[in-house]
Amino acid sequence: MYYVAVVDDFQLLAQAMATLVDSFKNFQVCYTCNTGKEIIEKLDASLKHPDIILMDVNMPVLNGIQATKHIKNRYPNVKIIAISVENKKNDVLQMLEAGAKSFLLKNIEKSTLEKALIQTINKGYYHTEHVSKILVDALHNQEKNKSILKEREIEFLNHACTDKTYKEIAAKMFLSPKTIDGYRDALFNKFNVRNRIGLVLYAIKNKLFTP
Amino acid sequence: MYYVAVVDDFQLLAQAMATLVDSFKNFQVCYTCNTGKEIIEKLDASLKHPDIILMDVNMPVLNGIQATKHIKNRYPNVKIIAISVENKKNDVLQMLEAGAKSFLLKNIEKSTLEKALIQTINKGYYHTEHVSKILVDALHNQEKNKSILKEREIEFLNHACTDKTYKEIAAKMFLSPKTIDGYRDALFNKFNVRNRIGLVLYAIKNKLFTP
DNA sequence: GATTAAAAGAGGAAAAACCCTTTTTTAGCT
DNA sequence: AGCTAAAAAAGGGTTTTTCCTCTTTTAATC
Repeated sequence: MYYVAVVDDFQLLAQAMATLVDSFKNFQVCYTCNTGKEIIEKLDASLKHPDIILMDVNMPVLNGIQATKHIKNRYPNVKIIAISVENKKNDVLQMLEAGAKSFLLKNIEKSTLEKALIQTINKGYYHTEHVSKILVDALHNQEKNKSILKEREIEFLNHACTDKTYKEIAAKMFLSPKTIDGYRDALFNKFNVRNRIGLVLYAIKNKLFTP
Repeated sequence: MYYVAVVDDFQLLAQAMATLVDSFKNFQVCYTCNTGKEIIEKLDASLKHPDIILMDVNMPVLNGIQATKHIKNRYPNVKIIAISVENKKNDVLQMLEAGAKSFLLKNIEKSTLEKALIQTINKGYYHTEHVSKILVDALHNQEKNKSILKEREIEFLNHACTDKTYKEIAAKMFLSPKTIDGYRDALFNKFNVRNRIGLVLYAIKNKLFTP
């Protein structure tokens, strides 16, 4: 019997997933949490750990990426399956880099979830075609170091994909407009675009931002 | 006892909602579907219809908006509660215009869902503050008649959705940059946006341009 | 041919965006 | 404490965008 923990801020979904996992042969849910902070506290508090954690990527307080890094660092044997609503390229890459073994989209079917659990136990990973494609793309662009953006760059990018002026973005991010200039130039460089329209279109095309 | 149908492409969530609804006094789920097409087929096939349909907005095959229009047309007595992950202004408006009685965000709590069901039966609608605000805004902008674009405006819009400068667009369209200024201002006005980023995002959201 | 509405274009000014280089601040490390 | 790299900020100049108002051109109509 393998033990599974479910971490998702969307309570209804966390419970639904837990029920589903319990219905699988050889798998049982030991607990569910609603934030990254919570799962870390749970792990720290007990000696027995789950074999697999089903971890949502987008959560308040401590998100899936940060939580995964932390857990992988302290409990390397616990396998983590990342779950996300949106298939944003950056989320996938960051999550896998943080140490997640598998990446699932949230609108999975029952059988897919079971397959992912079994294969994560046996082979150590489970990837859908879509995730594989992202990985290949990322490798291809590796030398340009385009793929992985820093926390603050992502934050800026999301602001840039609105009608805000740079001055307004600076205020939102509590930074000087001159610093924003820097972020913009860095992304122009990484994405090889020449103005903000190009930036926005690149972000949308590469699923870094969803309108 | 009121009967409820749940329509959501995300099977797990559909089931979870169904379980939740079944736990409410006076409410019972008659069936769940995974696409708009499916619910319509179900309705057409039987003589007894649910009192309320919990309808996801974003679904493949036939989305919530299209399905709602269709159902409202053929079965005007069936009340529809729209459910969406994102609170996009356009989704809200289109869904309500299509005939949905209520609009909920997906990360609702148990009690909110029950309240929405009860109030939809009794008062005929249920709106959160957020949705009300969107409605008021929309009414305010109604007279501006944004809808119909001219040939040349569409052509300009497509150029505007690239990284070209206005000067370059002018050259492509064999017009003076000053004329381009005019097209831009006209669209800013029609779409009620304040800069080119807003224009591009509006175009993409409203499927006037596909990246 | 005169009338009229729409399309095209002009002038000018202020704001925002872009593009360099250079300096200061912050944070991690031995 | 001192070193170092990254992040933040500044300086300063050019270009582009935005926002007015106003004029000319075009094309269709009576």
